[in-house]
Amino acid sequence: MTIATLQTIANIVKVSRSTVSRVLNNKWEDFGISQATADKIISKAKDLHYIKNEAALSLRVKKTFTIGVIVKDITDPFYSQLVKFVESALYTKGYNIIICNTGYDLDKENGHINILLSRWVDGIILSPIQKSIENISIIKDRNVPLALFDCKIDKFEADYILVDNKAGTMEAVNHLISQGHKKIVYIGGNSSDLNNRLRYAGYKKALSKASLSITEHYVIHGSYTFKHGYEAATELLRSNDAPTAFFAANNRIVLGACKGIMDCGLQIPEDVSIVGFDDFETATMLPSPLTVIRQPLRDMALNAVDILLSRMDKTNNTPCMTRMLKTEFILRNSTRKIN
Amino acid sequence: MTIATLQTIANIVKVSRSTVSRVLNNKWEDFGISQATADKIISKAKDLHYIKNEAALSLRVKKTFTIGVIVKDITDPFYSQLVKFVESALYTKGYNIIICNTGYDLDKENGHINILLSRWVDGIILSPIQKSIENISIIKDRNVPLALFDCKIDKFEADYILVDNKAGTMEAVNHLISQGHKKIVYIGGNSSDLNNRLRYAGYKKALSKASLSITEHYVIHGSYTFKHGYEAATELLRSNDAPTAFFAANNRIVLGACKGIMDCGLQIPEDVSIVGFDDFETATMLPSPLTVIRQPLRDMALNAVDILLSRMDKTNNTPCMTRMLKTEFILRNSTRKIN
DNA sequence: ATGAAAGCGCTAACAC
DNA sequence: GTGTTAGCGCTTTCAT
Repeated sequence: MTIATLQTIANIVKVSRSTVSRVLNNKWEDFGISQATADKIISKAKDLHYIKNEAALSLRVKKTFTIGVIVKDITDPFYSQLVKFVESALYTKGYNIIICNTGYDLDKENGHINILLSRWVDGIILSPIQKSIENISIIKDRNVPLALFDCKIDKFEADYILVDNKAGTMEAVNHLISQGHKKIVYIGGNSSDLNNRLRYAGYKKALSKASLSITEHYVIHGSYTFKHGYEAATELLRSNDAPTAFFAANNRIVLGACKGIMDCGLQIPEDVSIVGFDDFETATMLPSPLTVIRQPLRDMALNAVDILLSRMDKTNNTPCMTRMLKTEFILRNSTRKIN
Repeated sequence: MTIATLQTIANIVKVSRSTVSRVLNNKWEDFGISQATADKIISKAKDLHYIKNEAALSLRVKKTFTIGVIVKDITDPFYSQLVKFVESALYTKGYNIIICNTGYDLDKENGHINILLSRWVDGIILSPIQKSIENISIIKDRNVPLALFDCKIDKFEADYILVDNKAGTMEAVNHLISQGHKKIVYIGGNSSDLNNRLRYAGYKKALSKASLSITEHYVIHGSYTFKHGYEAATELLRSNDAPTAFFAANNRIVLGACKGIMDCGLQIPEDVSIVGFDDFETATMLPSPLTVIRQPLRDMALNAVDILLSRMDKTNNTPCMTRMLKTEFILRNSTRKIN
């Protein structure tokens, strides 16, 4: 079976390519093409299983209806949910997404940026690992709409979608404080990571507002991993100055910490309280469902799509903006009042 | 900044498009193009941040270096891991993936198939919800390489990548039996789902081999959801003929069942044993790490990529084949010997 | 050692 | 009411 093009149909129906194109794009009324011709064309197109060649279209109209999405780890529920929302929002607008997984590899991130540009994507949603503008400004140079996600890059003006990490963390820690906790641990990600720094700032602020001092060994930066959460929790709980509560800076850390707590023979929330950053399915499924700070993933996705779509209108010259979204405090059952 | 094409560079260096193309594709030695010209072209291309237009290339060479991947739910760890492996394998081969999430919506699945075809993807990896060949045979008609995943479609000859559901389940149930369990529950997915039927067949076979009879109310088909697992477990455990062990047919069911067991005030594995189908990160993070049947996701992904790549060679006429991969029994700590 | 020309499939400006 | 033509950016055959 050979693949049908406009020309194939044109030849059979004995009209020109243009006529076929007009009919198949539902523009035939505007051009006053006769019902009869239109019908013939439409039915032939069906017979031949005609499907438009989008590559040819792209070349012609300089638009690919494709958005590139670069994430750090698609298996992280944070990103997979995000991708789901982005995909779904774009699908309704007629766009597809090319997904790029960097696995926290800078070279791969840069490779992907180049590939996406060579594919002339209509926009890029990027959750970058790189901190410098060096490799990223090429996107701007090419005038490709860009939504930066979950991460601020120094001195790089762009449209950002962020979450109020500091306020969110404060809310979490305030909650623990209000329950009488004073020995509250901060288990964080990489100490150079901006999100981590902001979350830590929220932690500090909450403590200081409550006139609690920062205990140095209660602050453990490290990495956003299960392992780090586990080790931090077990070490502290086995020390001779065990805390009563934990704040864990992301979804993996919190799981590790929970496991660590249980492995120390302690129960949540009876013996130890914990609040995590990020909401995710498993959080609800643990023996004691976790109280968490939820990032508004759906909103973040819709905002990113929205920005991209509006920037595609080249007459749109509104300055870049940062959209800072509020987190949500989800009270479940992993904390307890103490005295 | 206006975007550079081959012509732009050709004009500046005062050579033809062809020469530029040859140089930029590293074919200039084959054509004996002078070092000097080549150098000039290469350096100009850099200056102008030239990036090849893949849409034009696709149109010309009838190849898009794009693979479409259609999954049911990208937030399911099963699929997100799969996508990760597929993406990574294809990245090294110079391919990108367009990800399509159907959300178990048949119309969306068909929509996506059409879109992928119109984009002339070089191959499709599909985990279909549809059971009939009606909408899917169009892929074959167009000669687009197809790898079907996790699912067999009646009377549709294609390259399948499957897992030995029956043997895997048998292994799980055998393990429970060997520990002395006789009251073993099967919590399954949709009863019309083929995978579910095969897993159930494995369950039956294991029991009958051990000369245990099937207890009707110990078999609960339903859906692959947390809710179903939870409800099935709690109902049975509160009945007056409570089981001692569970087999849960996928990752979500098993989490639901675990939660149900705990909410009944019982402990895993002390009071109740459980084995699940699917391995996933959270399985290791539960209070008692779950013993599971792991699907070889990486292998499945590599096989899918492999099939696609080999089918792209149009001279390859080897008949379609089904690759049935073995599952792996992962012993952790969610079962216990009883007497 | 390099160029000219054709053509991939499509749309749109212009023609009649 | 419909056709002609040009051109998007690229590769490739055939010339020279």
